[in-house]
Amino acid sequence: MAGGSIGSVPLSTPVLHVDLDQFLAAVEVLRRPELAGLPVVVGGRGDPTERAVVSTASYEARALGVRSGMPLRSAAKKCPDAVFLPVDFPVYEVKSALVMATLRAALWSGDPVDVEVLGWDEAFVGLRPGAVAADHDPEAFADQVRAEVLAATGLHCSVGIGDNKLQAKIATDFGKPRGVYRISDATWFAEMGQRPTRALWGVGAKIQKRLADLGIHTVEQLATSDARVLAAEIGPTMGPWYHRLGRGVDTSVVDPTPWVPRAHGREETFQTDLETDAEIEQEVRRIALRVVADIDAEGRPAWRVGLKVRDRAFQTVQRSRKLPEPTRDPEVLVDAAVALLAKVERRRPVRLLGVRLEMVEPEGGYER
DNA sequence: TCTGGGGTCCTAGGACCC
DNA sequence: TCTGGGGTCCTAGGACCC
Repeated sequence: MAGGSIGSVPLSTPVLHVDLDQFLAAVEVLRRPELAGLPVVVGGRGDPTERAVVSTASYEARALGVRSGMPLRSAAKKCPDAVFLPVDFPVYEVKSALVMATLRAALWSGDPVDVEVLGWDEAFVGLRPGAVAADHDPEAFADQVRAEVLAATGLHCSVGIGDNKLQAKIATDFGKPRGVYRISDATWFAEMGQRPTRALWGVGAKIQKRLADLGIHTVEQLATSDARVLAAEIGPTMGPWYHRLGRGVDTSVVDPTPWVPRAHGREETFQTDLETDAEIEQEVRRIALRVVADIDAEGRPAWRVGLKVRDRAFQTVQRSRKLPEPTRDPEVLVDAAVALLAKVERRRPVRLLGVRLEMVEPEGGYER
């Protein structure tokens, strides 16, 4: 366990966080080398006049102000000459799998590693339990990983090194692009102490504001705050967790167990708002059928159905219902989704509909 | 120029039972 | 007549992340 110790012998085993640089845009440039050096924006169906947002912008596009999550229309306004491309899931999945396989095959000073996949384009890499940290130079291994990923996939990545996953995850951003950066227990406060709490992985805009209302603005202030106050104000679980974040403490281990999804859902923002009940019901049926296909691929029945409705004014409500018994029957599931519409009071035309199916636990339960 | 889509986890309140 | 707690299940919503 990172940060632990036996007697006076430190057991801190460094962890790596590997994050591909501008992943989606980089994959597109690999396919079309003539795009290299141009502002490339990947998002939606690649049509900047549609309702959709930026998934990834190349560094050239970022230099012109384009950011992930920005509406494509805004991106086009900032950067009318950018190349807009549709999100091509299957291609990224293949590339991602190749990256992860490369990481899993990497040997750290001759020893195998554990890899915990965090998403398409990032993963933690750590020594297996029992390895002796002193025998394993993390900086050299980080350079090796960057070279091996580049050789196998043509993609560049950045690597963060930490005494735990939290530190490694944050360090990666300091190393971007194409770099390696290390944060340790010893350097945590020098690196992070004066930064806003928002710089922590797990603190978003809302929690930053709530902490600020308590007079806590910086990471150091969070670390030296009264954990009991945080527990009382934010919650018995989350309060102490934020306190640990502030101190750079994270005792979780790199978990190589394959991810098992709890649920599948699909949602869709319509290019034109839906006005009639008949239209809305028809779309719920269509979306629900797709989600049924998703859980069929998973091979587990659903025990809970959820519906999400967002109106023209961006008012969003969610309704859900536990089923009498788990089922994979499309008719039952689709009807259940449609029935939830009755629990939504509709005031305005509908902008988005979403259906979500929560699956029963796999045999043996979730391992993490 | 209005604000995507895929997820996870935590909290809080009401219903219901003892 | 008024007044208890505790525990669990269910649902809605909030917050975060990529």
